[in-house]
Amino acid sequence: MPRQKARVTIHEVARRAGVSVATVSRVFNNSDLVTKQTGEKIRSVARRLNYIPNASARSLSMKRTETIGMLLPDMHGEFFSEIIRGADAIAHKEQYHLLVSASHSNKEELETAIKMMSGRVDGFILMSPHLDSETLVGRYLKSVPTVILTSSEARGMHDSIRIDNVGAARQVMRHLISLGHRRIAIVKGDPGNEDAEERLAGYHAELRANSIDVTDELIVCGDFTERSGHAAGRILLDLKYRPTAVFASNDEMAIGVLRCFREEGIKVPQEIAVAGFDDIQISSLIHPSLTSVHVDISDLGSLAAERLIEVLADGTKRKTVKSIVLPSRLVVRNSTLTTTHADAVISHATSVQ
Amino acid sequence: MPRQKARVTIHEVARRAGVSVATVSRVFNNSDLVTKQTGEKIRSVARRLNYIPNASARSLSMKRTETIGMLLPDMHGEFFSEIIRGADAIAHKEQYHLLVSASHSNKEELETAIKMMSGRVDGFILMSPHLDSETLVGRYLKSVPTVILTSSEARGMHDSIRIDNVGAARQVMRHLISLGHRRIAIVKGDPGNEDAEERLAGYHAELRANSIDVTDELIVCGDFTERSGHAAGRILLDLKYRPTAVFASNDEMAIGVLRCFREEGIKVPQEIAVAGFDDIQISSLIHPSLTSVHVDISDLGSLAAERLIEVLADGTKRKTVKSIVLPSRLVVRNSTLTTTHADAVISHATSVQ
DNA sequence: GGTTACAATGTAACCGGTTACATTCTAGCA
DNA sequence: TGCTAGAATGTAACCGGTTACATTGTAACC
Repeated sequence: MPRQKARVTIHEVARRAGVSVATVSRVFNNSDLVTKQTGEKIRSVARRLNYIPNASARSLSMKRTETIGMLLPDMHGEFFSEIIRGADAIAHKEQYHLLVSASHSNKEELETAIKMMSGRVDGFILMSPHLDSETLVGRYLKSVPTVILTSSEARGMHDSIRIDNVGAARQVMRHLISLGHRRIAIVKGDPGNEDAEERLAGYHAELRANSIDVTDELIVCGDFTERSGHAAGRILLDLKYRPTAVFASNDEMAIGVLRCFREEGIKVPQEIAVAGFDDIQISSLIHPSLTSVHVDISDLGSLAAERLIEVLADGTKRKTVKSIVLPSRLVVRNSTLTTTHADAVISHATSVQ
Repeated sequence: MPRQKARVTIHEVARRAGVSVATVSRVFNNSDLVTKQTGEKIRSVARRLNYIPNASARSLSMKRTETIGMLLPDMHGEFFSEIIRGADAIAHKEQYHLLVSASHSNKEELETAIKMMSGRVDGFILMSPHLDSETLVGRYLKSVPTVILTSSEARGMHDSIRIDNVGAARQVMRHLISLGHRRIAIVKGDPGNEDAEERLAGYHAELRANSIDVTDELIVCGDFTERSGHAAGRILLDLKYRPTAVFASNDEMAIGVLRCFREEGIKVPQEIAVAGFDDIQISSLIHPSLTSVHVDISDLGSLAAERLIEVLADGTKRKTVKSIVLPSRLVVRNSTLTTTHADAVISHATSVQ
């Protein structure tokens, strides 16, 4: 019975090549203190033995793992995969790895995930509403480079990459109002989610700025899934006075709303206009194409990775917390404006503080 | 200037608690050889110091990383995120981590990625057409538990999770032929990609079975992106004798074809029917909804993770290579059949060998 | 009381690398 | 030829855990 073949170590290579482990190590770290000849010899032996250095041992003695821990609240849909893609691209370029973990819906799970990653990663990219600074993990994070994505209670303590939710939401509303809409519904996201809160705040702010009263029945709750958008659409259609426009806090929900309206034979945008947020790929392909706020989601990931690696490289634990606000722009399509053929794009002011 | 706070180690905890490191280690590994009282004491000290065990050290001495390496050819689109989601769910459940790496388009990059993960993971989930068994990495992989996704030259040497591409493609073709189509085009994927090859083989086989001649001009090449599908659509429309149906080897390309046809005012399915493969989420939402082969993509990831963890748990290096074939089913929608209102589903035989 | 058995804890080797420092070798020069 | 600087290589400590084995403590039994 063949048993686990012991992995070949640096000692084995050194022995076979007739040198010390230090020299082998030097060769594999491209040190220039090794004779060309010795180097060749060692490389050839290593190749013959299929030697590949052990990363755990390396991490341990170097106190660097060259790995970034990435914690996401979920993994469904394009939004998250784009974030991962963006981060992976940068990580790859900078010779870092990505340790990904999703599916931690609650605080305890998040903390377990962070604990399990401790010592396995050099820093974190963290996207989660649940993040309390006074838990063990919260305190732990203070001593580890961390970049927060979008928003969270913990913003302010760490670097962060965010979207100007309020500004962009106001822009959507301004667009709808400019089309003559006054009875505008919003499908908001789960309470506790700051992106959701901020988009709702933008909704309120723009209505107020235009002296339009807020009507409670026009505010319905979703949870960022297509299904919840569909349900929200149902609720809105059942109202005595239907809205003439719906602003869904993300595209998935907007697509749910559209599906509901299509099932019920409601014409979009003639009877009710619909707008979303995120501009995921599908949004430009569906019929009617969806007006949305375009955010380059993969940038969210790549900027986070870039910033994190920057902090990691610069060992001097600087205390300056940097918050990068992602550019976004309103993309007007057929779900709000039937006449436009080519997509109209309205840029939105962007900034980096 | 505050310098890097040295992470607190097991020795520190032991010292402060007045015990040896062995005892502390035992507490954190839930050994039952420690007095309840001592255990309490140690836990309290550890909590006070924010002690979290170092995973690299742990991996090194235990020779287990509790991490799965996942190598994907790309990261664009829903397909890959679903795979990751499926794998993450299982990994999480079984207390494993997921080290993800994409963006290795060529063989060299793939090898670098694998090398970099060596010692960092207990096993691999690998999806890549480029995989030669005679390179250093190829030989290396033989000694590390590995599960291959979908297909690859290396299939046969390792466990694998695959889709019955040939069977499912034949089913699509059978469906189109049963609708009376005889002039059926295929948009195939890149040569070298086995999924692409197999779907093409299914196309050929079913035509042959129905005594329909193969026409070269009806076979156009794409690369699994929406853009390439659009281009393929263009080419097909420019033919002197247009096809009456198009089978795109994946949904992204099918969506590209649809977009092209819409731009050109071609009615689908009246003038040309279109079918895809994968049944990604968008496919049921677009207009017209897309006939496709439904595969539960996240299962691809979760089955791979399950199988890998199973192999890892069972140390006895068994030589039985297991190949799991994923169930799939044809979902008929409006892009081929205008009359169906409710989705028709035709199940496809499934098997596990 | 003196063994004995077993439970609780400690000691130190080991996992596989990196690297400061020590040692050896070589060439250049007086 | 002898001396010296610097290049090439070796030695061994260290990274932070785990764990086999040694040691100590305690209760039970004769």
